Amino acid sequence: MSKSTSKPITLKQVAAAAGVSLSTASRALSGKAEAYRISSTTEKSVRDAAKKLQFSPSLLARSLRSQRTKLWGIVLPNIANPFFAAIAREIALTAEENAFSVLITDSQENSETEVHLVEQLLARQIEGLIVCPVGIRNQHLTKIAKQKLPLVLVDRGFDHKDLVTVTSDHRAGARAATKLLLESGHRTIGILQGLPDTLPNTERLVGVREAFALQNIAFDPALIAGNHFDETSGYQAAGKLLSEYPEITALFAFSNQNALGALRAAGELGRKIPDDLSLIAFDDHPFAAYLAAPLTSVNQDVSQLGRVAARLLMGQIKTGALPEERQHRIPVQLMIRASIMKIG
Amino acid sequence: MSKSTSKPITLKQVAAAAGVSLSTASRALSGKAEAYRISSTTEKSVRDAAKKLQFSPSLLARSLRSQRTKLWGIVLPNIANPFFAAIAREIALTAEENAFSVLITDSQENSETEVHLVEQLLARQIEGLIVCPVGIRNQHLTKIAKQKLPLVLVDRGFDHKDLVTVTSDHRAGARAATKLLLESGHRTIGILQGLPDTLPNTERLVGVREAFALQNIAFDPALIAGNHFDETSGYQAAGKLLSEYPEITALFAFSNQNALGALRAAGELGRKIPDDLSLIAFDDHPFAAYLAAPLTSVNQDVSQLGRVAARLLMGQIKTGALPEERQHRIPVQLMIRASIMKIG
DNA sequence: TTGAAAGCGCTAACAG
DNA sequence: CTGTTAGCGCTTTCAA
Repeated sequence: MSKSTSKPITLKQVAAAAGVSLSTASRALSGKAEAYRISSTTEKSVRDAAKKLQFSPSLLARSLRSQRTKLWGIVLPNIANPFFAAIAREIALTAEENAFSVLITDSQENSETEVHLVEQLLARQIEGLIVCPVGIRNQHLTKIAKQKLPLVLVDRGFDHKDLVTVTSDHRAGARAATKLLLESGHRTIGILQGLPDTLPNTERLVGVREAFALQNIAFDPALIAGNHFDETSGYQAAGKLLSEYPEITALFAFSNQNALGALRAAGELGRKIPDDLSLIAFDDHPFAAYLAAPLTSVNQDVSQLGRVAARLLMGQIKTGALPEERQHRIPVQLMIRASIMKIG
Repeated sequence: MSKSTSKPITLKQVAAAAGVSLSTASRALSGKAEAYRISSTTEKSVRDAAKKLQFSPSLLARSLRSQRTKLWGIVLPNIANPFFAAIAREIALTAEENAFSVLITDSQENSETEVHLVEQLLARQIEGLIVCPVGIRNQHLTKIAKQKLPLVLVDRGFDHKDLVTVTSDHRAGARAATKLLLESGHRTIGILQGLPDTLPNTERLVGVREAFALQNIAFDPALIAGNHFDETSGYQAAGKLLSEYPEITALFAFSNQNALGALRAAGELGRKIPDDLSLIAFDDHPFAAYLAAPLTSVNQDVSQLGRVAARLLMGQIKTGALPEERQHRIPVQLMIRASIMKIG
């Protein structure tokens, strides 16, 4: 005698059980008893019936009727990347607090997929969208902003006056990191960059140049290598740079994955850190302190990134207007450990 | 002249534009033209109208009507934990391939929150649910299974004949790790356990005992400490064990977070790894190989965990029946590096 | 080959 | 204080 796929209880059944009309039942259960001056007897009987039948209203039907889905959409380049995962978490928690649910999708670092996912999410009538753009295309995003759908961009933004964006202060971070290297006496510094032409990468490059300029030291762009934020790119770029320019004394990796690759390449080339090579990386990591050479790094406040984004989205939904500030910069923090050696 | 929140185009408008009825429009666009023998002229005019108006059907309305939401729900104890994030990713990708969307939620390692989130998801008429249970309560899960809603448990399962579960082979992994320690001459081995009474923890403990029994060596349960899978627990447990039983020569951490804590505690107590203390951990990590003492570990195939779970869910949805096998065990892999020293 | 109409489950305007 | 009715946007009988 196994109970099979019993259809969920509907409001209609609750109303019938309580001996009232559909609308009364609806009102009693959605806290509008007061407003409609429903007798407390009636209200109670409806509530009791609902409890007895284990009624759970169909959010689907409610959404269709009210045109409010209480749904957010998120598009991330890679959910498994701890950086994006941390962002997703803060958003999910903020959503839960506000009785929203979150559709999380993975664009696999692919712009076309991103466009497709955004469409998919729109078809589900989401009330707000947060995307960490891959960074290649952006018309689909400006279009959404134009349609007044609350939208927040995180990490990789665009310079567009109607796009609300929250990113780390990449420029200041890179400037500080480079300054540290320069002050430690390094002059030939290899840059392991990430995905070119994305905002974080571009701004970090700017920061690097600024630091050089500030000290009146010439910067050689030939010392930039790499094309992604992943381990492979770091490995290849470090290998290339270290072979072609053995005079390099320090490496600045634009992500901890890049740093990992650099570590591997340096190991293979027999260069010990920090003795034979200094290393600094963007993105801190719990393990960074326990590495053979505890890694000095620029720490992004990832949780803050997510939290601010979620709040900006919630704000837009509540007020129906864009926030005053469009570009939000979250400060970064230099974590000085032992992977940099003073020279010269 | 800024375009304001223009309401989305409905099928009705498309039908009107194409000069056909609502039903014809619906049929033409949902690939049922053949079945209904709609003239290709009509079909084309509908498609053209839809394209011109940029029509995107409301999945909400479609879901309500068809009673199929194409929605999955996921509940994770902590989205930001790379382990769960990796699982989430595989599920999301599988979902995307099958035109499903995924509602991802975070229970914050809290059973009551988990119960609440599951209810919330059910109210959204999800077609399938994957949960990594906190592990304390389970009635809400057996109830769901009884209602025949496709459900898959990942990582922390329960021994229940109707619950489809996929976990790593914790027992074999712990057995192998312990065996390695024993064969390296260690006899006094401290166990840094995770959350007690969860399936992974319990099974790992069983594996440890089995390894001891196999070699006819007595195991002292007093050498077990810890109460969580996090860094703090590892730190405290390691500190306690190492102080109370200085004769300990090796530590087996039940998670990489626990291992991190152990690393910190060992450092503070002046015990170098591997010279003064051997260490092995459950859960591999990209950085593990680059630690001061490259960490030997038991590697779970997390992607596989997620992928198998997603497939099992998809299978249930398609067939409408539970899979033959209820308990799925994913093999683990021993990554031997340099954190264990041979002694005795 | 196409259209009219019912209805998924809910909310809200209108009517007592 | 409560009920009747319309309708959110779509799919799918039933009818022609």
